[in-house]
Amino acid sequence: MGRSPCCGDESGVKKGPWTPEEDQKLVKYIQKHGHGSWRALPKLAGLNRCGKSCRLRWTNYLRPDIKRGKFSAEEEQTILNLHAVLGNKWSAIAGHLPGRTDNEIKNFWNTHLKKKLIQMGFDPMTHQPRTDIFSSLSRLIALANLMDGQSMEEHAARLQAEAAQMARLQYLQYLLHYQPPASMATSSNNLDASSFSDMDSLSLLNLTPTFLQELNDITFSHLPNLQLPPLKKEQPTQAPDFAVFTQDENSPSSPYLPACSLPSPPSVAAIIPQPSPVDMADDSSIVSSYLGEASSIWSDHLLLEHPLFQEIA
DNA sequence: AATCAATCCAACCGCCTTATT
DNA sequence: AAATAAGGCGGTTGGATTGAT
Repeated sequence: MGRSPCCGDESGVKKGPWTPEEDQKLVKYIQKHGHGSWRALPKLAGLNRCGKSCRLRWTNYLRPDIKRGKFSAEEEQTILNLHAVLGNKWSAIAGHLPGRTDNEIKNFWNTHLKKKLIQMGFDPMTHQPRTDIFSSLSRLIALANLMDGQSMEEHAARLQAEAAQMARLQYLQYLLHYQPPASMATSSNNLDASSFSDMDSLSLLNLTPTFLQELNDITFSHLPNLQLPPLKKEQPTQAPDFAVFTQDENSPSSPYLPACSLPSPPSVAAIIPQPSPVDMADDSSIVSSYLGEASSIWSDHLLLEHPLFQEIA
């Protein structure tokens, strides 16, 4: 038994662009009564539309908290990086961009960012370097002037590995902070995939035993005496402060910018500072803040400015 | 100025998930 | 547990706008 279509075959229900009068009716009604049941709303508001159409018009266009206008460099950066982790989960991405709708982000992705990545030789879905001949050629041209004897394939592969690792680290930071594994709450010195509460999110990270081991090392070996008070569990209504994905004003607006003479980034473990005893006794967020610091340092390696970007963009 | 092509984006469609009975 | 209703999501479309010739 399939359910009946919401409004598809209802005769006489208006479709297509909304008129200012219809907008006014909808806004007035919702401001006064709230939307309540979307299905019932059109009749009550005196609109010859289906509920779904009203909901869409409200959430994507009429809602008062919608931010209009061009996407900022920071927003673009956030979308790029979240897409690398979440894929086409537009509503999830929109959750990190206050005032932006999933529809708007989706449109922006399809009309701008996707093309930009393709132009730079990256597959927009996997965020991996494209292997087809034409994109390889464009990447070859784009990178030709940047290589100081370094193999281009090595360079691209390393950048990709860094970007992927960054994204995972970033998301782990988020998970640790808001959906911490039970083993952390009990201070037992073992983190494994099964101890995380959000397995779906975790599976997105494609965690390898090596990476988990590394995480374990960071979390416990470096902080052997860390006592973890209960971590806060509530999900933030605002996007978590993703230190990795921020950038200064002068940074280019792509995380995949090739940079010449780039030193190899240090391993995660190597850039985790040794905590002072005071720090250790202090704060339950120490683990995630260390991860954040690691992320920030790493991001410096990825977000280097280069004139090439201007040409590609 | 006219025509065509490319781009943008609001809106729709169909499917999936969740809530309710 | 199953059926149904409603909301939500992602993919796609098509009309409007802009740019190129």
